[in-house]
Amino acid sequence: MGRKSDARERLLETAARLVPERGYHGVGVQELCNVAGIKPGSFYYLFPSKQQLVIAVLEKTWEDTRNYIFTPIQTSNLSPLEKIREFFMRTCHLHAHRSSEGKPVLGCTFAVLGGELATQDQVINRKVQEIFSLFTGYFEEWITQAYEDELIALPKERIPDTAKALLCYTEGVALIARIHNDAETFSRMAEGALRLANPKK
Amino acid sequence: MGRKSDARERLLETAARLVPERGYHGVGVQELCNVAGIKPGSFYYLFPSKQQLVIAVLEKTWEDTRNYIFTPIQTSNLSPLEKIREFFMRTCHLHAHRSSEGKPVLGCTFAVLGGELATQDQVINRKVQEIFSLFTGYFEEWITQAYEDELIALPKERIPDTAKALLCYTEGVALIARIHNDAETFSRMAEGALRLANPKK
Amino acid sequence: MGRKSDARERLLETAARLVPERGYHGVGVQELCNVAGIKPGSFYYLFPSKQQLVIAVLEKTWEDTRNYIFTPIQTSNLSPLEKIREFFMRTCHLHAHRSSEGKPVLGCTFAVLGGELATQDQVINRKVQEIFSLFTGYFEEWITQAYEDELIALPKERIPDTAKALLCYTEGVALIARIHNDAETFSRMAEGALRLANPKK
Amino acid sequence: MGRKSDARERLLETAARLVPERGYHGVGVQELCNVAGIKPGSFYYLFPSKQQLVIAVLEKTWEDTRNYIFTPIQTSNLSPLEKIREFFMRTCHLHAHRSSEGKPVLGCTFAVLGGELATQDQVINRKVQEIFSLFTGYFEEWITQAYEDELIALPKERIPDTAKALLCYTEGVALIARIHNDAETFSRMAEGALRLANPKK
DNA sequence: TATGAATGAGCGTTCATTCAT
DNA sequence: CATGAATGAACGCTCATTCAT
Repeated sequence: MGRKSDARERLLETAARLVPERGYHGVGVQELCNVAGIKPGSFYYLFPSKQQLVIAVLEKTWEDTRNYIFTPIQTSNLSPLEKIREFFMRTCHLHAHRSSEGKPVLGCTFAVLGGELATQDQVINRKVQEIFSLFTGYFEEWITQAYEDELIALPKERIPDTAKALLCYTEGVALIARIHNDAETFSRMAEGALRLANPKK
Repeated sequence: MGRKSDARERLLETAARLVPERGYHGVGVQELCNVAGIKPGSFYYLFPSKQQLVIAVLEKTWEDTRNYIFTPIQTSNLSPLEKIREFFMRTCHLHAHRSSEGKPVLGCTFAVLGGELATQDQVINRKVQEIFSLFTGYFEEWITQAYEDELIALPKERIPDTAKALLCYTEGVALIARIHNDAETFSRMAEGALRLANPKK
Repeated sequence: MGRKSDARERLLETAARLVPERGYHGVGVQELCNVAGIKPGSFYYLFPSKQQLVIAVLEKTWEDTRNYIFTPIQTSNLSPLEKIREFFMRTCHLHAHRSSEGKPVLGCTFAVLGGELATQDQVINRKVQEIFSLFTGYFEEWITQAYEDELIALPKERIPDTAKALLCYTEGVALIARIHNDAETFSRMAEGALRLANPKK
Repeated sequence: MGRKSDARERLLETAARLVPERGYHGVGVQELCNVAGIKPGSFYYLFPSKQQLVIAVLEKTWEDTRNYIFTPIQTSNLSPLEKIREFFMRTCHLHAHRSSEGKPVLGCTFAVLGGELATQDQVINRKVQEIFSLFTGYFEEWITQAYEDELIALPKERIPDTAKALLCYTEGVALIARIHNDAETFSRMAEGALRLANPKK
């Protein structure tokens, strides 16, 4: 039986750190190998291609997003609208923490890769769309709850578009935060997210 | 009064067409030269670097955006809130036209380049920030007008953040439109933009 | 008396299928392992090197050639000249069968590998020469018989060169059949083989 | 106006020397650059791909073959059958000359590349077929002349196949000469070529 | 003023092979 | 007995840029 090691994991973690920061074309396979401490020839034993490594990064990043942002919110007993605000606050917190360590604000990994590769890599693009639909799923759930609790003034049929608007706003905020390298953008923009749901009074 | 060669212009137009579609790293200098029909050696006679060509693309694109979107809205006699909706409608129209010709939906050139190069090229990043502040200027003007016309329920001091929220939303919508290659996103999301301004009743 | 694993045989069969089709450099060790369903580490347990696997392919292919072409001809009671024609006909039949299944015409495995590696791998080259001398042995036997039966107008001392000429012709026909992907070349060229032996009348 | 140099020619000459000797996969782009004394990045300025360089090698090699072998024979006043023999003698001479300098016997460049890439590169394969049809053209012309001069006992309709048989024999002889690294093969096999044409008496 | 020719560094990927287990 | 894991060198090719003319 062959040797065992955490090389694959190290490579994935390295990619999950460097790719969201610099984008797909901004990080080379060689650099990933150097940083992860694996030899260049080993990359393609561990992953079939750079594309597939990035797919794995997207999946891992989604797992983290779910675990550190969505699941805690889901299992809390916050009101639906408070959940939306909490989503922004948690995102802000994570970025502020990174930022305080001198690291640049990443914004949203999915948006960064989706935007960069929209016209160039359909496999990655589809994966990003898939993850965005998971975001929208949570948003729609919260808005539906708010609708049922009569917290918002919205016709029922507008709920899906409102969830999508929330996704757009979220990704826009993340993008602007990235470009301005300013983690506080998330907290300053949280209020706008609530207004998108058109709360009563 | 000799005729000026149009090589520089052809190159700029080519870049303004290809770079927003495929991003900074997605288009090479050589390809730009081939498509524009100029010789590779001439590139660096016309522009000091790829970076500076892209700066010129950003400036040209901003000119176009101002001429085809902002100025017509400014000189119209629409109400402030209608101006916001009109901004989305005009953007939608432009993208839908391109899309009907089989071209991919670009989203916002500034966001695409800003997001891709945020951590890699401070010159381009600063130019994008500069242009975004021009966007915000228009938005703030409209919202201020709406505030003065008592169309919106917003404390005066929230106007700047609301303008910024509008920018975030705008860029988020453009990004999602790009990723889903769906020009209609703009019109479907227009309503949300208005809600961000918290209109009365 | 434990069961022997058939991994070695599967690998050999896979190589005997892929290498003649695509040549030595056209098939990689990894692909051979994938197709044969063995693990890459096992390759070098089963064979000391890619070179030696190919040597085994050459030997196996020679066995097949002897069994399916030479031996049936030897044990037939055809006249010597008919044996030469039969050699082309059998070769044609084998290639036509493969071709009818949509597979490319291989020509002669020995010539393919000998030609490709003549200046690069002396071990394989020598093996090919060795097998060619077995071909020549059969040819010389048939021509000698024809000489003794007074079927051909050839001085006795020209027999070895004529046998070699037959080998050259055979390999040339196979090569052209491969390049033109045309199995019928063998049958159309059979007549020429006879003329090489200079039959009487 | 840019600098001028013979880099392209040097690269082509280097390739025309190394590729026939070691085959397509046997020579790398880097090595070609090193030997030709050009920098690795320049290769793709001079040729669009390795494949196209080899196409140029094939064309150049054909030019040489025509100039040093076919044209002198054509313009001689040898009899048709003597032309066939002369073809082998000239080929033998060229190879023997190379061989006497310690260089390996190449055989036929077209056959080497055609055989190696028959199933892998249709562009190169087609070029080889094209050149082979030029060979056949000369052969057919000679045989037709011999037929008209009543030098050979051959029905008229067998001329095309006989020309093709001559091509097969030629390429087979070249291949065996390569594999045995023996230039004399050409002269020893010349007689066989004549017999393929079935000369009278 | 304009450009044909060239460049070194780096791209993502594949190679035949090794070795601890 | 057999293999999962790994490797360094090389693969064909593209990059943004330079410079003599």
